[in-house]
This record gives sequence, structure tokens and C-alpha cells, in this order.
Amino acid sequence: MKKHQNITLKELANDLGLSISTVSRALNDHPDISAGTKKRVKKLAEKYNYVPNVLASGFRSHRSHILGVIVPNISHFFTTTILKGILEEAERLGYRVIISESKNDQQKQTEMLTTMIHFGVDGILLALARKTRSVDAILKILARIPLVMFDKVSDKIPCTQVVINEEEAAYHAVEHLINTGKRRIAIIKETERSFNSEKRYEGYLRALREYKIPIDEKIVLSTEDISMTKGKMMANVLLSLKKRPDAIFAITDSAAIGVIKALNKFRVEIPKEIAVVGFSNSVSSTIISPALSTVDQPGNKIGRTAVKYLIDEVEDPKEDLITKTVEIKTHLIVRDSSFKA
Amino acid sequence: MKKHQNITLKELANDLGLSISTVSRALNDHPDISAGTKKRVKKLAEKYNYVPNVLASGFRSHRSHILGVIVPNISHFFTTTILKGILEEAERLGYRVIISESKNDQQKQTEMLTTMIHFGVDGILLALARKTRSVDAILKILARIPLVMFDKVSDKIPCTQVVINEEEAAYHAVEHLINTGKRRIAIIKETERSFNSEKRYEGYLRALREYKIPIDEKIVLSTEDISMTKGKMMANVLLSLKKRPDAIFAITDSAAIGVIKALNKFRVEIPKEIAVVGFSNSVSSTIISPALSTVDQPGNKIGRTAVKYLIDEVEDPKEDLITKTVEIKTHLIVRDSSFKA
DNA sequence: AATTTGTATGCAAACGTTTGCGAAAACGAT
DNA sequence: ATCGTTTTCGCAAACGTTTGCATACAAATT
Repeated sequence: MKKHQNITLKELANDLGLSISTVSRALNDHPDISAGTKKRVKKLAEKYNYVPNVLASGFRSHRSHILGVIVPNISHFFTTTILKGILEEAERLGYRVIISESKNDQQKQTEMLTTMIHFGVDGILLALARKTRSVDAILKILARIPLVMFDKVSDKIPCTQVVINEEEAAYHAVEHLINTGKRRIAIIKETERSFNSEKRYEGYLRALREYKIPIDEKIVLSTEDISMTKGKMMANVLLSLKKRPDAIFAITDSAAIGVIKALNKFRVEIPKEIAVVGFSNSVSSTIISPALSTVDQPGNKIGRTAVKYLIDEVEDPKEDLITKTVEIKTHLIVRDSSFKA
Repeated sequence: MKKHQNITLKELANDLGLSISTVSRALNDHPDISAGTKKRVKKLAEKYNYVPNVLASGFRSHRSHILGVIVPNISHFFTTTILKGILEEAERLGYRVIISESKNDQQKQTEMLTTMIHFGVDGILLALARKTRSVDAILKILARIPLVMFDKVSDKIPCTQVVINEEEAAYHAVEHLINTGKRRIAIIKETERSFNSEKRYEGYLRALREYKIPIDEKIVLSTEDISMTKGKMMANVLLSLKKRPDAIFAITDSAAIGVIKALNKFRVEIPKEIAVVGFSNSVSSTIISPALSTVDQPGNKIGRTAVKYLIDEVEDPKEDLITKTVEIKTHLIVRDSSFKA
């Protein structure tokens, strides 16, 4: 017999000789209830190990205390660090988290958004699927429940967004290469209209501009579905150039690792001939040899702050939409694939 | 005004001139309702885009359609592949999944189990925290709601368990080394009473026994909190031996990678002098050079089957506890760290 | 003493669904 | 025509909580 034999408000009330409503209010610290009864009630509740039936109270008060999270791919290390942060903070604040993977499929993403609403989540955390063309569906969601975006965001959606300082991070990565004497710095970025890629490219451009290094289109490479394999391919392209670069900035660790593999294959000395810098500080960046210099993104903090802002909104809903961007600081980790300072 | 203006059963009933109960039953395919009305009801429900209020129905029927998952660490690649499988299968069957991390902390684990119950999950999927000494708390949970364990299990808990054929997988890994001519095969395993480690060790022993290779305690190494660093340390130990091994089987990819790093450092030729085989087929196994031979564990399948069995139990609860072990087949992936067949 | 104000508690409705039971309608068999 | 069956449906209770309103009593004001 698997029974929910949890004690209920009614039983507490009976035991105390009080009404259900008084007990309920006492437990919720309602100002109408005297300090004495509150204490009495809470003590007994404690003793009987009373926990409110979440389903019932959620049903009644339209609050499930569940947050929905949608990410493109749960397997990316960086994503898991964010999820860790989300889980920790949510649990700390008494919320549970349901997670879904959009697999970078826009349709799946909108589907998940609506089913999450139907499941009664109190708010949604969203990292946009790549190739999200239309944000209409998301705007509709936004009109119904609190939404906070993180990592993969869009400026077309008026909500609070928690991101890293992509542009600045990239700027510092490139600046680091410049500081170690590199002057012909290639970049490997994404073709598709990716928010993150664009920002990082901007940082790259600004660094070159500020250090008065001319921009050479020949070593600005773009690829779609950036990956290790694509990194290898792009490295091959760069190696075949008459004027080879002396450094490569890949906007993704996986691509950077592909680059290193290609350079290793052709016995190019890293970082002497060509230095390499990646982005994300994935586990693999310390596995590859030479170890990859990369930008560390504090995923945990991103997750925590995203949750914090979301719950703020859940518990104190605003009438109007506000666009707020919270930038989390990153920092560069210099390893053997580029010179130490 | 963020309102839930979802259509309800009542409104449907009014529109159709039927009672709420009839509409409810029609939508749930109750045999009492005629085919005609069912069709009528479903059509209108479709038209109005009716979705049952999950909170309400959950409250009433004691079914939340939410599954709880507890894993030690969400950041392990293998874990994320399992989670992927869990998410896919659960969503396919109309369930949501809430995930928690025990961080290998037994107390946290029991805490999470109870809060999950209080949150009204229909069933729980559990991968045991390392160092779970007492299973009492889990047995209590088991008495209340369906529980299925996976990956990290314990034979002290009478429930269905979905695992890989640890022993056989290890056997084949070692057999492979033997087939490539290796005769002095070291193993790096865990000290603590880890179910997985024990099983893999048994497989190692059986392989040696069956191929009549004597077991040398000197090259059976144990460590706690097995990791890359520990792998390096163990490799150093093995290299300092008078009679070095000609192969190392690490029961974990991370340890195996540590081994490779150490061997590389001392310019030991892999696999000629010493071959290395790991376990898990993590992403890093293709990043390290030489690429690591390892046992691939089909995480996705593990997740899917675990969910399947759990939902089976949820939807058709059994009176008695049954211990059933489901073994998912693995297969060895041979890469450059050992000889190709 | 009468009235007002304030404090502390209880009553009962409501949230949307499921479900046991009863009743009406339709049908068949006698 | 009568009775029994079966089919199809509605009534109403129940799940545990929250909350607007009413009530009771005490304290304070006039």
C-alpha cells in the first residue's frame, strides 16, 4: 500500500482545536494571527513533520514552485556548470527545476515552452536554440509568465538576460595575443547570425583597431555548426595561406582543439609559430596538448543569478516588461597554447 | 495581467450541453462513453485547444506526471547522455523530469529524496551517491513510491536496476589487451566499496584467469576518488616498478587519461611499450593523444530503459517489491592507445 | 454606557479535476 | 406489455489549500 499518509491541515487543526484557516494562516505568518497561536501551531506542525501538499497549494494558489529550464544541449560542459548553478540556487529558494533540451530545434523549443506553461511552471529560464529565426512564440510566452534568458539570448526579446561580457572577453583574449607579440591574428567564428559569435567578433575587431593592427579578411574565417572538425578544416585553410597567421583565436574551445590537432599534425610549433586561444574553458582544454589558453565563463554564477532574477519576478510580478542585461565577468586562463605573460 | 485563461472542462461541457463528468470521461476514453460523444467532445476540445490543468488533475488523482532524478554529478559526460535519454523518453510518454544533484553526499541525497516525494513526483530515478553507507532512507522511499536505480546501484535495494554489464565489459577490455599480445596487465581501480569498480575488477580477474595469466598484486592499484590526477600518480607508481606492466586498464576514462599524460611525459611509447584502455568513452578520450581505447556505455539507452521501467511501475503499481536487473550491452572502442585487432 | 476601533479567529467558497453511484434511456427477450 | 440488461450519462462529493468575509471579543474612545 503506497499511500500518502502525510498529515494535513485539517488534522493539525483538529489537534489544536483551531480552524483550518487559522492553522494555514499561522503557518504562512499572516499578520492577523497572534504570536502565541503561531508558535503553538508551528510547534505541532514541526512535531508531526507537517509539509504542505504542494500539489494542493499549487492548484489553489496557481503557484507550482517549479521553474522550467530549456537549453539547446545538456551535454556541453559549460551548460552543465550553468545547470549546477541553477539547481543550487533554485533549491536554496525552495523551487524545483524541470529541464528540457531543445536540441537547437526552434519548433521543439516553442513546443517545450508551451508544455511547460501547461505544466504550471512559475517561470522559465531559456537559452535560445541556434537558428531561432522568429521570436514570436517566445514573446507570447513572455506575456504569460516570467522569463529570463541566459547565455544564448536575443535583443529582440524584452526580458532580463544574464550573459557574459562576450565582447570584452574576446577583446582581452585577442589583446593577450597581441601582448605576446603576435600581429597576424586569425579568428574562427560562426556564419549564422549567432549573438555570441557576433559579440566575440566585435571584441576581436576592437582589439585589432585599438592596437592599430590592420584587419585582413583572409584570416577572418566563418563556418556554420562550429565544431572540432570544422576547427581542423579552418586550420588547414589558414596553413595553406601564403601569409600564415601567427595566432588563431577560435570563438569556441572545440574549434580551438581542432586547430591544435591540425597544427600538431603538421608539426607547427605552438605557440611559437602559431598561438591558439579558445573560449569556454571546457574540460578538454586541459586534456589537449599543449593545453589550451581559453576564456573561463563562470557558469555557476550565471545560473545562480538567472534564477535569482527569475524568482524575483515570479514573487513580485511587474506589469511592464523590462529589458535588463546582466553581465557576468569572465577571465582569461593562459595555458601552453599561448605565451605566458 | 498574466492570467491563465485556459479553457476548462466546465466551459467545454456548457458548450456541448453535457456534464463535466461526461466530458472528462470522454477525453480519458472511459468505456462508459459512446463513440459518438467521444468524437464530439474531442473535436471541440481540439478546436478550443483544451489542455487539462495539470495541477488540478494531479491534485485530484495524486499523479503529478513528474519524475524525479537524482544523480551524483550532472557534469559528467556519461551522466548527461543518460539524462538525455531520460528526458527524451519521459517527454515522449508525457512526463516531465526534475533533476537534482547529490554531489555524492549521502545526506543531501536523502534530503532530496524526501523533498521530491513532498513535491509529488510519481516516481524516482536514482544513481547512488558514492559513499552511500546506509540504504535505510532509500528503503523507506521505496515503500512509498516507485523507484528505479541506474548506473550506480546497490544490491541491498530491492528495486529494478538498469546497469551496464560491467563485469563483461571489463572482461572484454582486458581480453582485447591479451589478444594484442599483452601479458602483464595492470588495473587501476577504486578502493571504496564501489559497485561498479568491484564488478569491473571481477571482469579483469576472470579474463586473466581464463587466459591463464597469473595475477600480480603489485600491479593491482587502488585509489579513492579516482580522477585524472590519481591516474597520473598511479602511472608513476607503475613506471617505478622493476617489472613494468605492458598494459594498463583504468576503470575510468579520466584515470586512463592521467595515465596517458604520465606516459607521454616519460616518453613511454603507447601502445608499444604500454597500452592503455579506459572506460566510458568520454569526449576527452578522443582529445587526448594518442586517442584512448575505451568502453562505450550507451547512456541514452540506459536512460530510456530506466524511464520505461519506472513509468511501467507508476502506471501499474505492484504490491510487492521486485528486484530486477536490466543489463545494457556495451562495446569496446579500439583507438590508438591500444593495438588495432 | 454607548460607540468605535482593533485583534484574533472561524465559516465557507473556490480552484479544476476525477470518480462512485445512481438514474434515465434504449434495447432485447420473454 | 413486462421485465431485465446494457448502454450512456449526470449528480455530487472529494482532494488540501487559500482567502474574502463575517464574527466574537477586548480594548479604547467618546
